[in-house]
Amino acid sequence: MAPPKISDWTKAKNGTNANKSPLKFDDFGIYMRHKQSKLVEICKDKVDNALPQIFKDCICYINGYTSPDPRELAEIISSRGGVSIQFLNGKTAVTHIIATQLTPRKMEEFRKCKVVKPQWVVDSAAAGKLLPIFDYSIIDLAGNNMTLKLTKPVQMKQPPHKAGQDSDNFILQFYAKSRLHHLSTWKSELKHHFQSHVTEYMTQKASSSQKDRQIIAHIDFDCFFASVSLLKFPHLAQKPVCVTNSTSTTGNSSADIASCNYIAREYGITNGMWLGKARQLCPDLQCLSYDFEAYETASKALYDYILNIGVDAVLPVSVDEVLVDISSLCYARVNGEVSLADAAHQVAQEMRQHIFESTRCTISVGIGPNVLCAKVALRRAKPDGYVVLLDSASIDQELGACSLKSLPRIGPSLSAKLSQNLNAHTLSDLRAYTLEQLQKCVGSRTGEVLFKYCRNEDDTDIRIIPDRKSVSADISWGIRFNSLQETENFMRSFTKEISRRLKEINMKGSFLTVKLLIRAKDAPIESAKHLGSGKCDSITRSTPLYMYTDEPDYIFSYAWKEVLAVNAPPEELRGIGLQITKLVHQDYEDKQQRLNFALLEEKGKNNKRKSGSDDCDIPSQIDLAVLSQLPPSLQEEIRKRIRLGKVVDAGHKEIEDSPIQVPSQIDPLVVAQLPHEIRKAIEKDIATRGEKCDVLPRLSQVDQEVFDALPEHIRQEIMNEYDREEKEVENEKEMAADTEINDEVTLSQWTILKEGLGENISWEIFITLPKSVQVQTICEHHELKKRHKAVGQKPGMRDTFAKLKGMRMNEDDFDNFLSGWVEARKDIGPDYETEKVIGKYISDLIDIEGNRSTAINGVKWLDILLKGCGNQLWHTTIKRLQRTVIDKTGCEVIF
DNA sequence: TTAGTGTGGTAGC
DNA sequence: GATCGCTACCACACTAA
Repeated sequence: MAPPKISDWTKAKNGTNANKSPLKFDDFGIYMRHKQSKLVEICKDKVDNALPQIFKDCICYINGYTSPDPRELAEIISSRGGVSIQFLNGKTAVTHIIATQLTPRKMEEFRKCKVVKPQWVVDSAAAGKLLPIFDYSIIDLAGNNMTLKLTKPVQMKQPPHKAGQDSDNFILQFYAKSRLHHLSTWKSELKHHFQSHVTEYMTQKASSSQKDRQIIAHIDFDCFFASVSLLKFPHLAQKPVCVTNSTSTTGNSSADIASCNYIAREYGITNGMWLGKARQLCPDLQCLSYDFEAYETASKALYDYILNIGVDAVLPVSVDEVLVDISSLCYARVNGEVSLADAAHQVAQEMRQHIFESTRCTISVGIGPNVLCAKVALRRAKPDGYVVLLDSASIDQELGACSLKSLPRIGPSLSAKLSQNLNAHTLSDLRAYTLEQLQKCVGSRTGEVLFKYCRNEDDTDIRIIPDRKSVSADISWGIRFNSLQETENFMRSFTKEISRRLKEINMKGSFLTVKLLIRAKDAPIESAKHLGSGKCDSITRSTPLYMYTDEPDYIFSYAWKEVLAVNAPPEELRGIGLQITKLVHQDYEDKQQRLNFALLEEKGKNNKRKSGSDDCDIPSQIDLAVLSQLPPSLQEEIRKRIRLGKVVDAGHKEIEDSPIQVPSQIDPLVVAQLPHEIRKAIEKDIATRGEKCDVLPRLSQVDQEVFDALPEHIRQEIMNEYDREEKEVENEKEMAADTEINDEVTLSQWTILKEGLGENISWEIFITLPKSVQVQTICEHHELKKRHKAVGQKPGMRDTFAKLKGMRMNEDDFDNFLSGWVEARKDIGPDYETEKVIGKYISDLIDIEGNRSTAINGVKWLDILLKGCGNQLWHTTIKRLQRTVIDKTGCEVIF
């Protein structure tokens, strides 16, 4: 970018000038623009052509107190062709900022500008040319500032105050400034980065890493954020300093302190403390902004170094903290004169020295035979030191004296429990207890860990970095919604965010957990922290997604359903979290693409699957692209069937342990609608697994009612597919399939059967019944179905109708009822009697049961069912029902 | 027992 | 002006069958 030219600037300003209008009393912005353009005019008047025009390309902003004073400086600048301004409006492109000193805040603000001392102006004028600014700069130019072009940093668009207003922007801004978000994502990224590295490394070094002679170093920057942020303000190094988001200079701020230097800590200030409280403890506290880029640079320096010295394993703990196996490094130095401890000392010193040289920040190092000891040693080493704990006597002593709170995995809750129940405060206190006693107090796993801690043992293996198991996003700041619509908007943006994160790491997930923070009954409406969550009740709900996905809309549909199901008033929401689990890599998913419901056709009914045998795994997903092209009703049908079929996660280890595989089948309609080539590919795929499988189902397996509901062109396509195949299958005992069981009951048949019987029989049980009983059951079902058809109702409709009147339905029942109603009367139109009952039911759901979601979803479902229906009566009915919901909920924009 | 689900705790600055 | 209270993972309690 070329530096701004004064001519451009004056042009722009003149443009503004041309629009000069009478000022309103309070229009400060316009006032400033007038004032500035006026200044330019004055500057032009002051040009002295007898003087060299050395400042002709300069726009200088004179900040605060200067010597010579601003007026005099302005005089020097303007007489030599430059422009000096005394106000910044955020849009002006200044080339130089003239200042004697800057507050930390301004320093940060002007980080990317040329900030020079007034003497530069004076000296340049005297020299008759612009002097290099190096000797006059008041910002450390050793960094990369010089490479950056100048202009005042563009003012960020102010983020919306709250999440409900402009969700996309809010989420973006929120995460850009959240330190905890950065910490977490850095950690994940580093882990991911080192995962591959470690694997590679470990195969090379397999022999050198015997656990019994392991030496672990725990390395950590001292007050990382504060140290790094301070690099740009060396004059503050001896003052109490903290890093915070807050821009307030006084008052009782509720901004968190991310990090503070050791001088500030002497006042009792700690990380996470609110700025207001910290100021009470130390009124002289200096605040610095976050500098995430600089943190990354320092972090990279640390990790680069670690990788280059030949360590045996690396486990990132955080952006500034790492566990390394330095066994080989140490043992290589041991000889007649150098003991193992000596070697460890040398390594620690070298590390500290090198990192300080490359980052100008200090690190501390703790060294021990395992992670526990290294951590304890590190705690002793801080700040700016190192401790080696390798002989058992000193380990015993150090560990014994350790407060429980300072040990890994023991936080406030656990230490309180140990203190209250066992009166234990240090590890030596804990040594008095048996394994059973500890387990009884804190649970079996934690009890075992503590028991080992007492004996200086720690199983943590830093060579193992497991695969990512979940991807989540949480926001519990700024969440203030005024309506369900705002909540929905936010959820849409939020699912986009989680989808983005999945895509970023090339993964898809098949299980969703939604977490809602709802203001606790006894919490005030407004939390003590500005826009914070305050005290909340947390509610989590989870649901399978029935396929591996990273699609925002698809995830949204399930997430939103869960949110509605919680039925919390939008105004009471204080936090929202989404988590996707059961992940697979996209690469894996690609191989398994397309077709997919768990089509694990079990050959022997009671055959347990051989543990660990993959050869009969058939992918359990369906391509979203295919699914999304189907009519909504069919999509829903498919999802319901998958739900019934209990999709088995083919990529997941659990499958190996699962004792019973739920038998299910490819949904015939879905298969039939797949493009020919894909179906062929699937057939081939299945064939290579040694299974006999007709991918195109027998026509008899196709649910005729669903088929009839399909649009004409899709039906035609399906029929073409059948034509293309051998036609004998088509005619093979169509009727027989209805009355007898040839092989096994398919899931499609089962779905209908179950619905017809209206009973709670599980597939697993049914399949174990003697064949004769199965046949009898199915025959009974068909009888039942015929009778119901005679009265023009779907099986189960009467019962459901009775339930509807008696308010005893769940959401699925209600949806099924609506489906049945539509199916029975799609062409002739709705009967008013039923509409009345439904209207009453909806009203009562909302009024009496407070269950908005079932009511809303029901009407939405009805709308979906009748998409494309030509009968106007139905649409009037939908409108009436929608109006009922709107009136009852008070939300105008639900539909 | 076992599996599934919801909740809570911990770590980093 | 405010303010950006995240994220991954583990362990445990509870429930249903």
